[in-house]
Amino acid sequence: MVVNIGQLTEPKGTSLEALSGKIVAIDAYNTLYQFLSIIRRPDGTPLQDSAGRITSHLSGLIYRSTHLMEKEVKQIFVFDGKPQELKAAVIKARSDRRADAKRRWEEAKALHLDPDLIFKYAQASALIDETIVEDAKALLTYLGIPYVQAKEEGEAQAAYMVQKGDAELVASQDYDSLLFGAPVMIRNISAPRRKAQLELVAFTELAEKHGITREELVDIAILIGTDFNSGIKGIGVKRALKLIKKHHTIERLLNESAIEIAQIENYKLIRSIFLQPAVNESYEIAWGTPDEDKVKEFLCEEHNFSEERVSKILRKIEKIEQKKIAVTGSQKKIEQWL
DNA sequence: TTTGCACG
DNA sequence: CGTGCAAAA
Repeated sequence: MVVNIGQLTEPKGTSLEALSGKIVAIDAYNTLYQFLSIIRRPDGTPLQDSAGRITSHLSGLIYRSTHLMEKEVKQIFVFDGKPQELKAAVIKARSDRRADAKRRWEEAKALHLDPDLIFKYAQASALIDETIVEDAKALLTYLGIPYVQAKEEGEAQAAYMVQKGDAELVASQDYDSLLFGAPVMIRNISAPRRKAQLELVAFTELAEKHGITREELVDIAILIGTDFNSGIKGIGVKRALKLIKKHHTIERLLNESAIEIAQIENYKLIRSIFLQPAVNESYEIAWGTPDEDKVKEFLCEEHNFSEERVSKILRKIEKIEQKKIAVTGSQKKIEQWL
């Protein structure tokens, strides 16, 4: 899904250059899922090492992260914690959908159906398991990029970190972080060669455009449907916006209109999940120096990446590090004169 | 300099 | 997805 409030946003085009020096809290699951679903061979098979372990996410992560490092974007990856109990239905539905897609993928392959269709089913069967998360965390550690473990929802944790001033924006393809209170978020954080434009969404712009508060936005989301409820049949963004602008809260909407309370299950609880999310408050963020030997060992020896490719990446990393040293060096010189 | 394509 | 290389413009 996740929450379909994208239509309410007024995204502004931006660039990686504009993010230079900024600290970005990146939705790790969102990112890994993208890599896992997209980085595949033409028949839909993900990239794998000689032991058959999936490496698509490692390829995506190493290239994107070093690219962002080069642009001096400071990354913090935020991983989901334990899911809300209310999310069980969505988790089950996604798991069923994946299983179904996997079956269709095998079928379509055996029948030599349209390659695009085969690829589509393969993509829909992408799954993030524990190994994938652990491998991603290991690579981030070797690259000196910090990550934070969320208590529950990653987007809630990322939003909290921006509110606290530990990061400046949330990066995700989903808009949930706005509901969790992120003041600014970006979408499509990818290399400039891709045509999708980097979008910056500021909560205040959305709020001013529609004349609504965050509380009202959350109620709108609940009417449409979230990961925690299925929403009301026949109500989409437009109607939900109109209804909440008129009645302001779900309570008043229920009193003043014909909508049955039974149709909005658990809305008070869901509201509190968005407005007072459980977060991990005791995280530490520190950027370290990349450990080139570890990166090489992990990617080449453990996961059979080509030495040539990895060496090229390491050379890029070295260049970035040298540039950093040069900058701090000249800063010290300036300090001496002051 | 931009665009398309194959590769991992 | 991000990259390198080749072709096109």
